[in-house]
Amino acid sequence: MDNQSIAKIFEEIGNILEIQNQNPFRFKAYYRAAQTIENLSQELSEIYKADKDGLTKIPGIGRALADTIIEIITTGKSKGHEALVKTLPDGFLNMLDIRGVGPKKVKLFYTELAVKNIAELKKAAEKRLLQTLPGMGEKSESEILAAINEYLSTSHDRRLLFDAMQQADEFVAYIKDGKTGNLIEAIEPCGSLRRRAETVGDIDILCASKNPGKIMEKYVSYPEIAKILSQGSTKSSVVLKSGIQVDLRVIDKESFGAALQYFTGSKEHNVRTRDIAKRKGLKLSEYGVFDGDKMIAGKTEKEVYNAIGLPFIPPEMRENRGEIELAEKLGVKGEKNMPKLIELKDLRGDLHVHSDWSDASQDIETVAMAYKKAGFEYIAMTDHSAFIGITHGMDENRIQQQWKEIDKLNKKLAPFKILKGSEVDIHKDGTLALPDEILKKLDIVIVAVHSAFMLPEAEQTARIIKALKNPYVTIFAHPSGRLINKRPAYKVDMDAIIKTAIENDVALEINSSPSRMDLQDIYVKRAKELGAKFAINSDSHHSSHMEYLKFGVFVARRGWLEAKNVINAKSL
DNA sequence: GCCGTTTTCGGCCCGACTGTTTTCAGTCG
Ligand SMILES: Nc1nc2c(ncn2[C@H]2C[C@H](O)[C@@H](COP(=O)(O)OP(=O)(O)OP(=O)(O)O)O2)c(=O)[nH]1
Ligand SMILES: [Mg+2]
Ligand SMILES: [Mg+2]
Ligand SMILES: [Zn+2]
Repeated sequence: MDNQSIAKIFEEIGNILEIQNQNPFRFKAYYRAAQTIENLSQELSEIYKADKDGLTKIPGIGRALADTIIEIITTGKSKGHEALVKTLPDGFLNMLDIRGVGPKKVKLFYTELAVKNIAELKKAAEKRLLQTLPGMGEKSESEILAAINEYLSTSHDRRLLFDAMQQADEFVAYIKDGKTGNLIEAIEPCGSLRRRAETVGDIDILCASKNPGKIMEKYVSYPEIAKILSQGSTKSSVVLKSGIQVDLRVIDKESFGAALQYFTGSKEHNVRTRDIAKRKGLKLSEYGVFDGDKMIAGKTEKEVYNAIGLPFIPPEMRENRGEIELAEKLGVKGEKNMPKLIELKDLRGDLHVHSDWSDASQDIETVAMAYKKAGFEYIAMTDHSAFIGITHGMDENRIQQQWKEIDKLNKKLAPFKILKGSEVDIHKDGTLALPDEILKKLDIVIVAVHSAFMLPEAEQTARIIKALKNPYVTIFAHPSGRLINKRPAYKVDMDAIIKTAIENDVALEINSSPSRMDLQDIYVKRAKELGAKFAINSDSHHSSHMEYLKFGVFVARRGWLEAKNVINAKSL
């Protein structure tokens, strides 16, 4: 049983305990564990196998939850979970996904109207039965019906960071435009978008202004709006025609730092920081840090962190994945010892670039000139090796022809350098699509999986490990193979692959393509801890794709990488 | 259910908006 399935079980237990109106701290413990497990970089089964007491060392997992995990690992299920699930009809918990419907309401609908799932809830709303219930009325009933219809007609996928950032930019441009522009003292997208998570659930925008009323007015007349969910004096929420929700918070300039800290999250990070403040006899909210009635910080984020005894923590690290412990250990004075996260300007080259020699549209010179002009020092030309499914894959002859072309261009473009490379397929049996005689003459040998995604975990892992052991391999590209919202990662023992890469001096790629962002942040962080090195590559099939590199840098920062961990942050 | 540089017991983040309410519960951020 993998981590995601175990996390789901804990989430369900939490939901059911909450519906049963149990102790809030008890069901929150299940939610917290689910969240932690979802973001773990090692499989629970492996952690347990390596150390029988390993599970309880995970924060938020104590004796009881560890025993449940062990039961699931060894028997494939949890009796306690199954007993709880049996108390409710199939599909019951899905009702919680309807906006405005929570644990109290599903319980009410079930006990009073025997409503068992979303379809029955819809029927009950259409028959005007909901408004007869205590605490319900016409308005809340029609809101629920509208939310159900929206739920049934739209996708529930989280958005790619790339798409969300574009929509956020468009919205910010709109709100800054015209007369309201002068009323805006600061504006910043927050939430998961500011933390640069690979997908985001909604767009959260923070705005500083002395005139929130005017801002809100302009906000709710944004032409892209499909529905206004709520509109207050400091906070409003809407759904855009594109289906994404936008939350806008308007706050006084004096509180902007505290509000940034709040609205950037993550929620788990906020709970921790607020708890720290509380232990120090202070209170932290989006309005500031307070000592009794006295506001002692709030204008900037740094001020807020320092006021509660912590160094500034970069947004990408705020996931409660160890940054709080590190920050507490270092203290305000230790700020210089926080990781100096890599930045886009640290990148000197791009080690994964395609041309019209294989499946891209531009010739080598055009691509190289574009990189040179953008200030890069080098690229590696890594067209695909010949392989089924790849258009114009390169055989040994064409590779050698390409070298002549590269030599010619290197004379012309010096000191800019084009490295000779290839993106070599890993065959199903772990052998490579090009012979060693060619590989050893290449500057950069990227290997990657482009076929047989469905192999069983052990076989897939062995296949990749065999490839990484080839002495000429330099980079393992897009290590998980997932395409966000399109194709799941193939099944592998990622820890074993990371260790093999380290032993064989192979860099792990952080592929910057917005729908890949692969290796994922959690594994980047784990691999860094184990001592891996990385390459942040665009995998560009057009020179304009060099823009993608910033998404690779986002992933790297979320994995706490510094420039020294990244091979293409070095000059040749 | 978890956890410990105030604690092994008694805490567990803090606030906005809505609808239905005559003072606030529920949901959400
Ligand atoms: N203190 C506190 N802050 C919260 C809570 N829920 C949300 N926030 C803050 C932190 C979040 O990053 C921010 C925006 O909320 P969202 O629900 O949009 O979450 P976020 O953007 O992190 O993730 P998302 O991709 O939207 O699912 O609001 C909470 O329960 N307590
Ligand atoms: Mg959000
Ligand atoms: Mg939000
Ligand atoms: Zn490629």
